[in-house]
Amino acid sequence: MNSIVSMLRERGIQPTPQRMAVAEFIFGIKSHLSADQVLEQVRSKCPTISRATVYNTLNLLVEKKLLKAQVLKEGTVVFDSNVQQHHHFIDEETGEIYDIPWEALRVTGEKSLRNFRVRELQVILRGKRIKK
Amino acid sequence: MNSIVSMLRERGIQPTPQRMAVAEFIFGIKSHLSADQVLEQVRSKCPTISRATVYNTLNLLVEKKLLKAQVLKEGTVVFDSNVQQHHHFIDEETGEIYDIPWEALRVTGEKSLRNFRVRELQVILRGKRIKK
DNA sequence: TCTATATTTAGACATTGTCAAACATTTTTC
DNA sequence: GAAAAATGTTTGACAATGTCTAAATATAGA
Ligand SMILES: [Mn+2]
Ligand SMILES: [Mn+2]
Ligand SMILES: [Zn+2]
Ligand SMILES: [Zn+2]
Repeated sequence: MNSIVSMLRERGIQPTPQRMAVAEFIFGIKSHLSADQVLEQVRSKCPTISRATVYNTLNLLVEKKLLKAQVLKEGTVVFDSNVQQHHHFIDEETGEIYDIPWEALRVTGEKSLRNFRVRELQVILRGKRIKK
Repeated sequence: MNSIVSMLRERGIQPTPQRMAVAEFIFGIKSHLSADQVLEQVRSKCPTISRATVYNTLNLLVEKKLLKAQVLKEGTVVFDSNVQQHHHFIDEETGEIYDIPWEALRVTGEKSLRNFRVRELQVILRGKRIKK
């Protein structure tokens, strides 16, 4: 029935009301939000939740590979519900972060970096998003 | 004579003692240091310099294109005296950041991102550096 | 129910970064 | 050249992000 409950249980996470509020919110959006932005939104559903619980829950979801923490903005980590490999474009005027599908770009040459074992990579692009 | 003095003057930066201490230090190293790491080192030459002045000076050097601020670590910007285009490898165990020459990798496909005007890009690789 | 374990919470703390006001220097006026 | 004004620089105080601890609550198992 509730797929988020089973998603959490499969990873051994007890679905408390606070964790459900955070998970339902973060898995229901596509954007890249900071912990405090998540707190602000979740408080409307669950007004008594504490800052520490939001940080704890987000970090737990990252540890269990249901979320990815991305270092894309100055000053704060953002949490990404897209855990597949992909790239990011950052609008330098607005700070908005856009997902770029993995297949849209091709990176070559990393196999010949003899001194580095590469576990993952991504391209970070910066510029201006063109108004449609 | 003093090449850092003229470097600053060429960009219209008054070479105050505090700015000289920061500039001489940051242009004398290659690594990717945070503002507070710079402060700690510069204090040995110039013990009374304030944290705000170090931040101001580093940000001024970024504005004048003598340094580049890079978002590579959680929690802090790092300052890069290598202002040429290049990529970065981050050792996930040590946190150490390594420069990857621009020519070592090739990225293709960004021209076909029709909704984005790309001003710059870099590849960020994570993994383990192999002990030589 | 009773007990052990797990979770939440508020607040203290550490670190990173910004800002308005104090201070210093340069330029203008007389 | 001295005084005043404008401009430039530095700084301590403050804000924002994130972690930690210990006490209170909630949950699960016997
Ligand atoms: Mn974290
Ligand atoms: Mn900055
Ligand atoms: Zn993403
Ligand atoms: Zn670099």
